[in-house]
Amino acid sequence: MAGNGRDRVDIPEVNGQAMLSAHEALAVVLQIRAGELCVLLWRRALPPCEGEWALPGGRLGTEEDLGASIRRQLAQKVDVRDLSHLEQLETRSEPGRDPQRRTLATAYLGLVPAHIDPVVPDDTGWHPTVDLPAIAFDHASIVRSGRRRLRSKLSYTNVGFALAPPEFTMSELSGYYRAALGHDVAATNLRRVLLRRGQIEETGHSVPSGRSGGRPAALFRFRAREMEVTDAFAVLRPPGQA
Amino acid sequence: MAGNGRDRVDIPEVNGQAMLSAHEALAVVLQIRAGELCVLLWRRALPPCEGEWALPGGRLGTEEDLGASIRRQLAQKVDVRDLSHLEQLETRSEPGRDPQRRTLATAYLGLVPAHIDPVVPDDTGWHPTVDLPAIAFDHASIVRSGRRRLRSKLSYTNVGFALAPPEFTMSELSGYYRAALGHDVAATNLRRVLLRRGQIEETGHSVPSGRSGGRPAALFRFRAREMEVTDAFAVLRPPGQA
DNA sequence: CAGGTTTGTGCCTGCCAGACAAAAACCTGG
DNA sequence: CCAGGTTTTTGTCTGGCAGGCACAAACCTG
Repeated sequence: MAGNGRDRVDIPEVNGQAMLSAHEALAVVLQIRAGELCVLLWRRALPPCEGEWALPGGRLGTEEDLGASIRRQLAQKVDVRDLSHLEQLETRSEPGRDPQRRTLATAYLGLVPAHIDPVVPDDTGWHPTVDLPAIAFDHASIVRSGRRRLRSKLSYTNVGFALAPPEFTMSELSGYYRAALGHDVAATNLRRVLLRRGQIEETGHSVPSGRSGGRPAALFRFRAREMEVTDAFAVLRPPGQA
Repeated sequence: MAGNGRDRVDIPEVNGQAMLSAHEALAVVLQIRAGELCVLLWRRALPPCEGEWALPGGRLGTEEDLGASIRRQLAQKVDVRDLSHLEQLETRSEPGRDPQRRTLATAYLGLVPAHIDPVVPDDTGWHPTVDLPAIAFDHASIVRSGRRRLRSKLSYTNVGFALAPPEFTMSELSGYYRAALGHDVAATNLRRVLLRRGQIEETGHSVPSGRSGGRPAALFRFRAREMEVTDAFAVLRPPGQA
């Protein structure tokens, strides 16, 4: 416990190489498809876990950071331009998580708006997050972690913009929220909440409402296309801001 | 973009070793000291950045995960049993963040309750987060990131337990909140909010209030010593839970 | 016991979100 | 063209929560 200023040499290291480890970037790419929140999975072609479903991603390159790496690797699965949002999730480091070699993985959360249907390779597909197939490594728990992050952020940020197309009716939007949150969301309340928060605004246009008539729906858009935090839920505000 | 099932081999790698990188765990350890939110910094004894202040931490060992690693390394700075909370913050991976070699760093947020004064080595000290000294690498921005995380979580979780001693008066507690949040927090409101949320409860004891008389203050304690999320701010609740 | 100090309680206001009902706007079929 | 059905929009009501403030309670000192 005495500080001799040379603490770093105390760290166990078998040899110079033993301190090095493989590092990969993974992505939980989520999209609302047919009213369900789906995740992009890739069928592994190489061992370990050959043939099993896994999150897209792979080794970090020598001259890129993790964000650039996952964008590059996702480009092999979906058009990167389709990603409306990307944020770091967490880093998994359990020594046994990859049975073959020590591998650290930094997971990202990526979102694709609902109106896009990206071209994906044959070995890649979308799977509803309720009712996931068997998934390799610890990737299933990473998917749940990503879904949890999305669900919380839908409450206190404007991430909704990343799930919705540029213009949408309130019925459509409440459908996206319902799919992502896993429970009903009343369009009328959602409208008032998001309007008051200044997250969405009317475009002025409207569309005839569906098959069986009904009042035409007004079109809305998100005012920002970057994530912003709603302060409405910053309790314990500074005084004078009740 | 065609899926040939062998995507991983596309990843640039100079040679087998180039894909490997050094990985370290860092910790932003925060504590309220003398009414100020302080961070634990360590004066580096080795290059690069010899003699500069930096976050405590170091290389990941071969058989430990990041959480175990940062706990082990913090044991050289503060008694690990003093840590009331520890959570992963984020992973930094910019290629140039360490001028000497490619190093990834996963930062953790650690908290020490206010009543403890851990023994720290000579090369280690507490610094107010307002008015930080010059700090090596990207560690200054990591400190700000940790402080931001603490501030948000004080609003929608019970992390307060990790800043406060086992028993405290409301005046003391509002002092901790004020120091952490950076603005005044009225003890009377804090009391009502935390009581309603069920985060704190009265112990039944009380202490005579300070030097110049005054009504004796009731003692409170946090009901839980693990982090729990307040649902009071889950907007967009499931229906039937207004 | 009077005055000062600190803590605790009660009340008020304002804001926000969920539920519900009524109005508006449109379509289809007779 | 009108009646009935459908969907969206608007408005109202209610309940909960948080911040501000005033007053009461409890204690100390001189």
